[in-house]
Amino acid sequence: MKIFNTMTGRKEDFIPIAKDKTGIYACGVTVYDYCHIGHARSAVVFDVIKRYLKHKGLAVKYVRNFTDIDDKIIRRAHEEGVSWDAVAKKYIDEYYVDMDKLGVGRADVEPKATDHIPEMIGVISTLVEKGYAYEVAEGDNKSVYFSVEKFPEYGKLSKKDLKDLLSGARVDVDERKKNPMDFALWKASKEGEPWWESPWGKGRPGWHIECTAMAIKHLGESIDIHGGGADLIFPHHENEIAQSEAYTGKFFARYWVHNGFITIDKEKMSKSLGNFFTIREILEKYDPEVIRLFILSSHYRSPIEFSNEQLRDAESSLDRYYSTLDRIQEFLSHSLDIAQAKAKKASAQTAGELEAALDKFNDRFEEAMDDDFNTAMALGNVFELVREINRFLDSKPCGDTSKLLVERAKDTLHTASSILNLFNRTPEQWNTDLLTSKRIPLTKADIEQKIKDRQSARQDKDWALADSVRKELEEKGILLEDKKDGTGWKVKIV
RNA sequence: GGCGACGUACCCAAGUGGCUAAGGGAGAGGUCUGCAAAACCUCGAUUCAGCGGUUCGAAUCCGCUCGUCGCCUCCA
Repeated sequence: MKIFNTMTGRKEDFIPIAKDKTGIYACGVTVYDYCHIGHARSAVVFDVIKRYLKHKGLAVKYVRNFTDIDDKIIRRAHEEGVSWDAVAKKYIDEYYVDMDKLGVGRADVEPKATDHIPEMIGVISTLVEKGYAYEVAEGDNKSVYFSVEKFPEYGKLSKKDLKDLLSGARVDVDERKKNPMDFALWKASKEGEPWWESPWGKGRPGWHIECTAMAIKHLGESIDIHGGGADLIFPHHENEIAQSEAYTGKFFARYWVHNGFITIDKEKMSKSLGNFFTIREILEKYDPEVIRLFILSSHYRSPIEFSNEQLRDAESSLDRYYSTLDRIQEFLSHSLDIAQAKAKKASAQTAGELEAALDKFNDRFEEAMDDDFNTAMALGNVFELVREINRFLDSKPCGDTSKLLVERAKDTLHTASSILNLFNRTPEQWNTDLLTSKRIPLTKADIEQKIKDRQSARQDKDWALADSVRKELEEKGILLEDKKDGTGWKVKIV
């Protein structure tokens, strides 16, 4: 299995530190607002990575943190007139609401920064003792900064040179720092801010130190995979490396994995540009699975352009998948009727082709996923198999051998689905859920009643009446499908 | 200014040295159907931003040009 490592800029063979098990640390979110689709991408990508590694037989310990103390949280609390921890709690709860819908599983450990203050203080104290960090008095309290010049490898992840950073620096020169690139490990408390007791008086942790303390506590001093959005490469991950490796004297993470951005009109979606969509805004119009498929339809490192067209494409793909699943179920649930069995045998050719496709599928799926988690390719394979299955079902198959073959196809799809955590509903659920997400003013019972009405019209050969029912439903977004033993319905994808 | 990424059909998107350049959506034609829908079949890039070079062979490697974007400040 190969993973692209930001540190080396290359795909590398994945070899975990310990045999048969692996640890992943992914930087989560700062909880001061609702999550946008960019947060969703990161969460979904690492969710799939975790699931795939488990599928490969590794015991995975996945750690994803919440940053629950930070300037933005404090500011938000002031704006809303509530306590900072109430803000954090609220948005952690909202995070779960969104992510649960998107099929993002819980991490094995979900540490919060404020639960690890003693650990952070421990790391910072050691860094001061070792001479990597220095204290600066601010009133009665002190701040602590990391001295980047003491860590010669500073810049190795983001490929930056300290000299270049300084010449191009847009940061305000801070008199208290020895070097403008030095960053805060511990911030002296200001009036009205939350604080904790420390060897430096009252204060609170800097942003980067929490990940060092929590990753080391929960995964050890050297970990296999550390990841997050590409915007964390600098300075966040660079700083984590500096402080962690200075602290332990060992390498911090073997593979650095970063997901690409979501763009709007080719521009990075970001809070400051205001060009972002929250997950729940999108969920007003689309089923959550649409978002998940949209994300996984591109390689995780590529930028994805966000648009309604893209979401509609993903929706159509899902509908295609569930339609096939429906055909599979229908085929399997019908007992074989003798007349049909006598009629003609399933084309041996299509059966052979489906069998061949199934034989190849698992290997091809894993090959794609083994190649730096290429979910776009893996999904391409899924839809190729879907077409093969449809072809086979079109050939009017019958007999136990056919059933076994279709059973096998169903199982094969199911295995792939569970790794991606997609396509897990029944076609019925998919369609009833679409009634809600598409805001169709009909219930399942309404539709079934209409189908009955139309059925009696059809029995009377009153085609005009039957067609008017079809038309009426279609105008509301419901398509009817006549099959040999009844009429089914589905939500029209426009 | 420094560093980096990307440019594949109408749209999205795989493919990074060699079998017919995956897959999805849209489109055209056909099969099926009371009419439909779904599904399937056929068609659709002699070509991978442009120009040079390396090679028996390149979308894939190298160079240049053009274009787009990102990081260098909080950011998934």
